[in-house]
Amino acid sequence: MGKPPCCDKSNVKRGLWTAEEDAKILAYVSNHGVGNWTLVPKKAGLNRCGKSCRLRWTNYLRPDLRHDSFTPQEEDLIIKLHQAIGSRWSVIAKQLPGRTDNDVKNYWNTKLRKKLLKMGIDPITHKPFSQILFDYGSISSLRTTPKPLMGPFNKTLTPTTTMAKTQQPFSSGTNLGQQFQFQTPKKPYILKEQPTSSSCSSSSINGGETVFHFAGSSEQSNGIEPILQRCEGSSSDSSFDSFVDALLEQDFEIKGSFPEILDECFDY
DNA sequence: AAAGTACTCAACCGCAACGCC
DNA sequence: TGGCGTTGCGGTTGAGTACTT
Repeated sequence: MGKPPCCDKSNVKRGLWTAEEDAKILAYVSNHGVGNWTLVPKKAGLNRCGKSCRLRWTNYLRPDLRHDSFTPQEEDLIIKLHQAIGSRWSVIAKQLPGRTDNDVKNYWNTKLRKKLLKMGIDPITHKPFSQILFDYGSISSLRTTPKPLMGPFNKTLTPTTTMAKTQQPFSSGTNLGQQFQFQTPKKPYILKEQPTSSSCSSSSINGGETVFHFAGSSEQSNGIEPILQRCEGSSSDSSFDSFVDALLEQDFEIKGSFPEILDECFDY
């Protein structure tokens, strides 16, 4: 038997919220606070699923949310954080006051991903496509035995006949983008802890608890150039016996680098 | 002006984690 | 310790809007 639905979908309203429904949620939260969303529809007089109410509150109605467009600084930060930790939108959103994970995710998918593609940068690995192809060529030439590509930093190029609708990574001069899609693990890179030297630009995020440190100058390549130090080099002198070993090592290093943010994210 | 296409983003879905009993 | 309800999260969908032909 499957998991029962969170509510009876046939009896609850779905789709866009009306101003009246918003007002009910706001009134309820201002009177009772946030908690136990499954009871909210009944208590607030809404014919909605509790989950839907929670989503409406967290993504739209919360008073601390910003509804203006993303600033260039926020853009830059999203790109950097995505490069560092991948598509963990909630973690990224926590570094952007007033933004939700949904906001960040949508902005990435509609704007930033395309922006990187236009610049010839793979939005998954944040590497220039030319480098990816070069790396792949190097890896292929090194593979004397038909060993499967494994490990957190490897990329698998899979011949495919169809690219995602908007994925046209090669801006000019090649049609390789139509021949391959890039498949990478969700956590492709390891961040190295940045010494608090002049070579590091400290991105003050959130005015608060957690601050990411980025290496290099923010001026380079419009700030889009991969800036974070990666561990590809550092792991090259230790041969991993297995994918799991590599993940565990990665986990250890990330935890050391960003204990406040990532502490709960890498338990395998 | 109308039709077709592309884009945006709010909302939904399903799964995993969490917390309580 | 396992069951169950709730919450959090990332991926996906689709209605509304903007743009192009």
